[in-house]
Amino acid sequence: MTDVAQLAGVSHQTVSRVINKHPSVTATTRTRVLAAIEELGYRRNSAARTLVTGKSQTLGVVTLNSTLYGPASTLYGIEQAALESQYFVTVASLRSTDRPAVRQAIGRLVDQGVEGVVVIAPLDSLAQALASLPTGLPVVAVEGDAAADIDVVTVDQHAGAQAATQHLLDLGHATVWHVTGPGDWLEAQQRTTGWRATLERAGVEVPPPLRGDWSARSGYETGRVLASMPDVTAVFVANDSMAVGVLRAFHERGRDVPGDVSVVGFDDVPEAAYFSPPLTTIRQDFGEVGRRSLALLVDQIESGARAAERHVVGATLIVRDSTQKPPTKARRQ
Amino acid sequence: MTDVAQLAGVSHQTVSRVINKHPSVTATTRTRVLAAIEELGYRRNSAARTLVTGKSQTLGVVTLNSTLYGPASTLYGIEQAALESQYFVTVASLRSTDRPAVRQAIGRLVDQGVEGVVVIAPLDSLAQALASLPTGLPVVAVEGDAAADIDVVTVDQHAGAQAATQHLLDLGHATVWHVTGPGDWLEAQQRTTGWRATLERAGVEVPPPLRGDWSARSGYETGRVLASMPDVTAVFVANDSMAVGVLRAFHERGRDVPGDVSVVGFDDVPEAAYFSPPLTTIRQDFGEVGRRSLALLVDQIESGARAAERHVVGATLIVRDSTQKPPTKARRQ
DNA sequence: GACGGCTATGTTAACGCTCACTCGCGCCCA
DNA sequence: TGGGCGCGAGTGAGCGTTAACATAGCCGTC
Repeated sequence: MTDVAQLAGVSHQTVSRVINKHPSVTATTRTRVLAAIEELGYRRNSAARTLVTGKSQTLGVVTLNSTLYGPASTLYGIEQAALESQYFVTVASLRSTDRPAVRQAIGRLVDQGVEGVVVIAPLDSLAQALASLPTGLPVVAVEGDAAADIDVVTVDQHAGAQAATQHLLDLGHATVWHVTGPGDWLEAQQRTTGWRATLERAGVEVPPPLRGDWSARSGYETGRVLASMPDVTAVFVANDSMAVGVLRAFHERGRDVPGDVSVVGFDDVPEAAYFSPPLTTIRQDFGEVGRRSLALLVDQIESGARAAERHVVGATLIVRDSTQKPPTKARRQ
Repeated sequence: MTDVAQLAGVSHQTVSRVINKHPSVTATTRTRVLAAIEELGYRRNSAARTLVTGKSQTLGVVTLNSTLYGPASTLYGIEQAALESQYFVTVASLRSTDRPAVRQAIGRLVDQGVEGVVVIAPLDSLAQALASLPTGLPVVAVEGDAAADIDVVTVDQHAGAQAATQHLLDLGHATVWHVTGPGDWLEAQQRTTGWRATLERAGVEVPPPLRGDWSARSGYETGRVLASMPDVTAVFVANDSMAVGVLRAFHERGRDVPGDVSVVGFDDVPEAAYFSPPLTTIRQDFGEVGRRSLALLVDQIESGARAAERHVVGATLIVRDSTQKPPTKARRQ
């Protein structure tokens, strides 16, 4: 920077003013400085800038497993939005899901100087961990629990599960079975409660939910159990990956979907429309989740205060071929 | 830090020594300093540290679309490895795929102070862009072109494609059709050349490849074309997502897989074992790709020199139910 | 024509940390 | 017993930038 100043014949402060687009610089000096910058290939040192301003222009994202469709898509949405807002994004994956792990991950990010953190915290344990976070650090939780005084952006899992279940009931199914996600995932819990509430409101028997772990394998295993039960005509599976496994299990057992059994998934992964059969599912707008999270975080950073609001992004039922009326022999069984 | 020094009754330099685990500190003073740090909740300012050391402990990852299975998994692998190597990872997604976009993304990362960059650059255009990068910046390309003097970590696409094609030939298929990925993706190109080379070496007719874009939709569309051609008995699809679409198209047209047509995918996504039918595919170890990339990058940073080596990670054929001998009527047609 | 106020630029002092020295003390060996 | 050596600890400088203040020149106004 001193070199640039010398070459342009001005003081380093004038160079700084040019870089920061300060208005009080003559057009001629500005061009002179810019030319010098260009000639020397000068790039401002962000560490020094951060040191003196206290602003790192960096946000942190804590995520559990960025390989899953949901977190990956959310991360992508956040990153896209951050780019527009002139922020950098540094990611910190969690090794384990307990409280100290989250604190440590956030601690790492804070040490590195992030101005705020988005925590993709779909586990109830993580939601609790957020409650005990140092105040003053801007934080937004994605799919977290609203208990803490923290901004939360979440998809309307309950409504999604309800739409899925109601869709099956409306088709005439006596009841709807359910394959859940891992018990400590909030999304899994909410989808399950949405499913249960819908059944109860319809005055229909609530079958015991079968537990999966989001993987296609677990869907397959629970699907085999369901396939062996002849009175199962409708299944709401808590995500599309498990639904793949469920479809497979039914197919192997010769139970036709949707002829014998209807299946609804959750997520609407890009492949869902091409499963066999094309999967009726609930679409989540992860890009919107990412954008909203980032907008909230930037608001917090700029205003210095947490709003502690809950922002809900809608979930939409996408009807495809995996659902239809129950087989006649099964109706009003 | 001054406060900590005061509280512990030492100089700021001694505090610095404690933090950096310098050996020349008495156990008693160390504990005193640590107690003071604890009491004041002191955290070292990384910007100041970066300013004076010139090391930011941060690496950049440039990626095209972190939603796709491959890039997402690679990113995850890199992040996991970075955690162990005590580095932070900041990501920069590309908006477009042209040269200036890459330069800009890398420029952003450099401005922010990254010590090195991993570019997940599966496009030939990006590979070229890397060639014109400022030397001195440690760079590793994932799935890039080895033309530039840059370290490259890549999956053995050619061998994978060959294994897939040969597997189908070995089963007795007269030839193997191919659904490729986008023409500007190196992986797509390499899989296509691997496929073609295998057919040619076998002295078998090489059908025109059909172009997809990695999406299940495009697989479905090309699948419909293939399904209408009765002499197609074997298809090598360049990724699993498209394979889903292809399977769907065959199913709709009543062409049984694997009875009438065998299909091989590429990637081995976690769901592949549960498609209908379970998909024979080529497994890529993206975690290994991420780890290797990071190790190479760290080496460059520490040694200060590019090795310009090409590291190839293997690809493994996973045989499942989507492939079998061709229907008898089709053999030696 | 003097003075207030505005504009363009320069000067100085941090920001929080590490590095290169310096210093004092105890210990070993000649 | 003295000189040197090594170890624990302190002092001062400087990393590159911006903020705050200082300065000089210019314009307009009464």
